[in-house]
Amino acid sequence: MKQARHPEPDEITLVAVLGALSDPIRVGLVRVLSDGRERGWGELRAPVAKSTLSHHLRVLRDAGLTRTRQEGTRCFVELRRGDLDVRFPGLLAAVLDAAHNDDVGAHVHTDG
Amino acid sequence: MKQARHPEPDEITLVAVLGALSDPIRVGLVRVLSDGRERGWGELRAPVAKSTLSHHLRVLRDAGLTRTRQEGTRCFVELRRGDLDVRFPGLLAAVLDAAHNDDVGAHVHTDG
DNA sequence: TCCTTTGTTCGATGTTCGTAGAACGTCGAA
DNA sequence: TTCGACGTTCTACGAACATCGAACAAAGGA
Repeated sequence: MKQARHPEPDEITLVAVLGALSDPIRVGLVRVLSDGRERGWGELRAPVAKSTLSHHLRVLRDAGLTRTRQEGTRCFVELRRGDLDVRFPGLLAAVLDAAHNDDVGAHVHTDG
Repeated sequence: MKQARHPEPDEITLVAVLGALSDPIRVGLVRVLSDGRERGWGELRAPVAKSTLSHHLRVLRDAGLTRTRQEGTRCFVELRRGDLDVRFPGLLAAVLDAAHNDDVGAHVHTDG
């Protein structure tokens, strides 16, 4: 569980962000995190295997959408809303709005 | 060159749109079309083979981002901005704005 | 009718992706 | 030190993707 790398704000690319958001599960994860609160990894529930969830969270992290913090043996994930809003104004809001209206990624939720 | 199918507005999905926009060439095509003017197929210039360009235009069409009209032996492509703005308000504007700032898909242009 | 133009489709190739299970590394607790 | 909990990484696999060149189909023009 070595420290994961996060892209700097100016390293975040539009294409990578849109690619990361082109999967229902990842959109669901972003939706869950969209209230700005940090979530524990184990708190996240998605209809995929643990390794697959880890993969999706990695894609989001690599694209610059989320930040993962490690505390002891467990991790906490949060949306990088501030960075994204500076980088791509209005994009996240539009995606979240659309995802809400269409109920995209509704099978992703949290225990907290 | 048979008539291509276009999804109805309510058949357009967020994930498909974001997936279609997760490629620099397709973002470039959308940017070229973003002034609302219709363009001739042969007018579009991208650094890929003809068949590959056809493929990308098909992805955009299938996702509901563009509409293709046929006139005799040639085709004309336009952005479905109205449909998209109704379906996903603010999304296209945010993407175009971000693409402009980062100069995404700049190697796609037009002869017209 | 034959040829040219225009864009699509096909076949092939190499890459990336989503998925899962198994093995692993790390940390805290017993 | 041994154990259990927590995520990551490895490995594998089928599906989807980006790409190209060649073959093709449709519509006009010579």
